[in-house]
Amino acid sequence: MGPPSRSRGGEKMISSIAELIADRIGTMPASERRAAQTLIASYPMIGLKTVAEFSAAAGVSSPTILRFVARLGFQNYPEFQSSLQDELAAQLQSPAIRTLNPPSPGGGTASPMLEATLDNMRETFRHLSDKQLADIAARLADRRGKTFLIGGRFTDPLARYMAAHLAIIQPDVFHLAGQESMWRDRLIDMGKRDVLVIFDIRRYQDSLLRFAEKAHQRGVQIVLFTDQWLSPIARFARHVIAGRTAVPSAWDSSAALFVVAETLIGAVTRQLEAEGAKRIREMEGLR
Amino acid sequence: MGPPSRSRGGEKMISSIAELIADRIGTMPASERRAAQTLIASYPMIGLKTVAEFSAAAGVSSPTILRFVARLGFQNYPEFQSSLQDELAAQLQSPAIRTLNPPSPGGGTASPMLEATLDNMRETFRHLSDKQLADIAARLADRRGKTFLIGGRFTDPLARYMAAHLAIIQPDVFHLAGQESMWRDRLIDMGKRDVLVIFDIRRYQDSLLRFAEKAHQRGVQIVLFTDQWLSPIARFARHVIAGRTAVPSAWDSSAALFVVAETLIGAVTRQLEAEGAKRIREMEGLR
DNA sequence: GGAGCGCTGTATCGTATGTTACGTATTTTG
DNA sequence: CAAAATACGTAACATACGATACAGCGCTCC
Repeated sequence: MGPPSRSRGGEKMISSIAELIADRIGTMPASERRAAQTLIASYPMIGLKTVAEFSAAAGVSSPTILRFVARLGFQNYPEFQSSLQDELAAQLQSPAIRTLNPPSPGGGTASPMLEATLDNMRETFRHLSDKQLADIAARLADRRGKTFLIGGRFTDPLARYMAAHLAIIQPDVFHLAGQESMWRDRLIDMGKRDVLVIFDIRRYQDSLLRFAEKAHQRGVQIVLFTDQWLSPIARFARHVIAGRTAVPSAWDSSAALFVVAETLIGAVTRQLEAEGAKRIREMEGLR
Repeated sequence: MGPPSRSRGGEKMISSIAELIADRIGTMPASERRAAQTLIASYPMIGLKTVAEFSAAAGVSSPTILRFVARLGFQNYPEFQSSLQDELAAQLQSPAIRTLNPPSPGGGTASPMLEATLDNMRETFRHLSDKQLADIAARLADRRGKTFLIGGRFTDPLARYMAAHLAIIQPDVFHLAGQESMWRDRLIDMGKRDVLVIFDIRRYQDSLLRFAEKAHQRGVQIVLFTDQWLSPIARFARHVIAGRTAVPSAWDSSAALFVVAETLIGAVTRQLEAEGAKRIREMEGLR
């Protein structure tokens, strides 16, 4: 149906392919969604390469990539690439109104660490559509299922942080801690209506991958927080959040993912306002 | 003759294909120069299209385009295109000319949550001098004493996050978890040379205050991460980091404190470079 | 002014790339 | 639970693309 002709009269205003994808990613089959996520993660560069490279990066076959671009409304792959190029050209020409973030006025501290972190956040959110966030929030707010959270060596605190908040506004929120063998046993509690939130940035942990695969096989919906190179778990994830992690430090930064987590916490809370408020009041009463 | 390998030792520093062209355009024949000029005119978009389109735009033949890219030192046309793409990708990542997601029409931003968070960070760092950060980092890097970390209900994950990193680059780093009675017993291990890092934002927890007071009495140096209203623990703290927490959400944001923590982790790591690097290598070896 | 050299375009070739058809696996529906 | 529909990948296919050989032309230098 919808051709890529943008900005039609009564329709939604779509001004970039990224938005187009965000708009239709919900209607896509699993493999095409992986293609979409891969493209968004390193937008738009992967789309400028060959179909073979694109498909390899996404871990799907070439025809899937072609079906993906077809679903976006393009007649063929070259037409899709041209569109991406036009978009890029427009971006490069734009006057680059960079009034934001004053370049350290009055000889400010100019901490490169802070600057990099701020950029990471903007970049992370640039690749993250409001719709995608809303979808994930809706999923997390769905009270018919349970919510499990787990993280890797350095990211497990993020899982804890998120769990600490979510557990207050709704029941059935569990943070998976401790040994790998401990999580395993929890698998038996997980089913199709449940959500598993995984934090995994490189160096990606095999234990998490194994766990994610098993959960996926049980039909659990996986929400993955990872870095821009995408943990292999992305293969099993229903939703992928790719945060930027590069900072001038010996370590990678999880700050962008942290902010996304906070944003989601806020969105879920708003969604559960009615029940949530009551719950919170009750809890306060129990102090 | 010069290959496209950039930034060679004794040679001129060439960091982009545009510079490479400017450098060699003088040695080119007429037709190739037209190709060069055409590319520069709409840099780099034309170079991403096919040879045929490029040649048509420049008004020369296809072989001339190929000779042109060959003269720049590329083996073939695809290699030339890849180089352009890499350059573009780097430009898009760098904070140079980034157009934000939707150009925030009418000042209304897409994600007020993100904007508030970014503001919090700038504001937090504005009130935080480099010297203060350096002092704290030096204290944490001092290997004569032990480091303990603890947090409140929502901030304990931050303590964990920091502990996870610090524990790798130096020994004697302990995260205090579990019940209050558990920490108590650790007090006996703490002395004047030790550091206690506490995370406490409102609503401030009495248990933490009591613990901080006792530690203070034993001469422990306290580093306090709190919000702008300052936890009562500030009274006993040697160093206080006041992060902004206000966001349009039902919850307060700990993101600014998180970034300060990451900054400190980076600073401590740099300080312990020598020992740290060795430790990290050893640990990698133990895998 | 003639011979040699370099620059450029035309025409042809091989191949990498996008495309399509089809069979299997998976999910959905009655 | 059966049957239909959808999704996905393998493999064969056609084309369009980059690469190359070659001939014509202009220019320079004896």
